[in-house]
Amino acid sequence: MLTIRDIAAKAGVSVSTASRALNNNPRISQATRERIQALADAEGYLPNYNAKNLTAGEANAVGVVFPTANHTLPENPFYIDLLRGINAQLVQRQYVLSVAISKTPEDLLKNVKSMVAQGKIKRFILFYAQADDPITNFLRQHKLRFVTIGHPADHAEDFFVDNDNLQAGIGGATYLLDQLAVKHPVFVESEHDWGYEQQRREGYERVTAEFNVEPLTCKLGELNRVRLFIKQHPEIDGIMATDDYNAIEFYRLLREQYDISRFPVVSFNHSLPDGLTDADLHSVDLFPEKMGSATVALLFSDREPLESPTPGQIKIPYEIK
Amino acid sequence: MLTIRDIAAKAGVSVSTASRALNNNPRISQATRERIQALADAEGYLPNYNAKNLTAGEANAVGVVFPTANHTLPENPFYIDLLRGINAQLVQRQYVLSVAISKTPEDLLKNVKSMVAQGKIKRFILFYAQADDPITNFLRQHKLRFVTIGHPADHAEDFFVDNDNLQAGIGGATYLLDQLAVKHPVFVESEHDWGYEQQRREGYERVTAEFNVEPLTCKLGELNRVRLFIKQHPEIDGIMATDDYNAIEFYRLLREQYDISRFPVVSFNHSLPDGLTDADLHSVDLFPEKMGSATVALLFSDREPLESPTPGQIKIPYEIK
DNA sequence: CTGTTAGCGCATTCAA
DNA sequence: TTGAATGCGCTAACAG
Repeated sequence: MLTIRDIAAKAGVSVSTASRALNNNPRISQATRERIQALADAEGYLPNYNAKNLTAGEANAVGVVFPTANHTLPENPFYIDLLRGINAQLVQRQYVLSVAISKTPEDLLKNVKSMVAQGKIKRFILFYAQADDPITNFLRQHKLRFVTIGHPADHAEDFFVDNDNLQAGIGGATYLLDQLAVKHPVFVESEHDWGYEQQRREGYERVTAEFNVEPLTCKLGELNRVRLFIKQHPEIDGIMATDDYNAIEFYRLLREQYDISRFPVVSFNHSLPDGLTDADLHSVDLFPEKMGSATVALLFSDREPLESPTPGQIKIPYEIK
Repeated sequence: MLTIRDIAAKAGVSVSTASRALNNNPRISQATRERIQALADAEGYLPNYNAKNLTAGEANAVGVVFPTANHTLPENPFYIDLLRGINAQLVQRQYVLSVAISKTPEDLLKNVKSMVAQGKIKRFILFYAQADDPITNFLRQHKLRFVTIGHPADHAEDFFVDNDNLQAGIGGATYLLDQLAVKHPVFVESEHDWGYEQQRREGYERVTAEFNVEPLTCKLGELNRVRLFIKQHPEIDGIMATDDYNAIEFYRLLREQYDISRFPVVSFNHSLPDGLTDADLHSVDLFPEKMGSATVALLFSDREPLESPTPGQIKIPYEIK
């Protein structure tokens, strides 16, 4: 294995000079810096992270924390895209993506603690934002840097990246009413009252007010209740759902009672293959990969100043497809 | 931070003795070993991975390689469960899970190379099995240990973990014909000819032969072709599909032409929430978490002998729910 | 601007 | 069985 000593020897300089050159330390002449970098490049020298981390007292790794099983389901496809966006940025910074994922909160906390204590990981990304969370409590307490995906429920000072769900709700509803010419759109949400659902609903309600149409919301759950709801609202001629699953489920129940075709639906976060429904499915794309990139930008904003207007948070725009 | 020197000092022994005690080195007395371990435990000592890795010349990390975007879609939910199973095992071994995920094969290879060269990672898990793959070529060439999820297309000597897709196909088909009393089951697969689909189909065909029913296969794809297929086969009274997506899509097309209810369907890998279809959906559970665990067992089988009958491969059983 | 020296935390050689 | 000394690869303090 090629070490920095080898490079120093071949360049005829001391090890510390080589180190300085390779790390762009200002205390070195432009000439030798370039000469040594070129040499290292030519020889294919690559630094040993473990050694670097040992001296730095900090690992070149970011811990990505997945939620425990209970609230994972609807988000799965999103996670993979997030990982892509995150890793693309980490690679550029010579960082590595380490995952913490466990079934119970206790195990998860252990996992994170070990990353901190043994692995010297000092930066984390959380794939959830939950009030009164042991992980975030731990990270805050140890003054470690972290960014959550989604708006933190408590602790307004936490850094986070989120979709601009209100705007996306407005955009989706406008598209439904304007482009798709729907007169009686129903807003369909899960039974979980997720924060993003509330924000998208708020957007929907603002638009219906503006268009002078009656807002109508259906929370999924017990099937017969939903069926009754549908029976009572035969006027419905379009759906805005908080995600593809909810869209498809509601549409299916609608089809039970009415024989419709090419029914306009706007949903978020296109996460399912086409072919699962014959609805006219449009989607508000929330750019999970961009979210991932933005997360990393925020995570390193102590080193690389950010041009975000609101320090500590980034909102990702949307696009309708 | 508490180091091994601190422990040695408090125990009144030298650093090397402390090191040996903590690593269960045989060259130490049972008594001092236990005494020092108890002390370290009480003091809350935790070793610094970077230092350990530096001396060991190898990182306590396993690289998990995701496929590039083109063949990711149908597997997403599966990946998360795999990660859970893998990480549970890694934590036990004091290992960390590092992810390589990129959009292009070139970037992915760079990612992996950096893990090897700079990160000193020597063990990998691949979330795919593909013939003529640059990543596996690289790993083989450098004699690094890796296990693939899924049967390797070439290189029969590679280690892998897979579902017992043939048996699962037999089990699913038997369930459909026997328990669900279906007389004319259709086998539905994607247009991709994945290896696991072929194996499940083989299972299906064996069972139909045994039950003396005509095997019937439909490959999804162009909608009107599938519609025609359905029209030509009004006898179909049950579906066996290679995954939930295919099951729901085919069932939807079937519903276009026939007004049926409580239609029996057997699928694999239950990956979608209920409520997306009104079919009577049964699922062959393939235990992705167990797969993850088994992968790690195989990855470390050089250190921890395995009781698997077939060295280098593990097949995960199934269960119908 | 560059070189010498020391040290990060740990495992391991060599002596005792 | 234990201890002292050395080195893993790299960075940084201190000299020059």
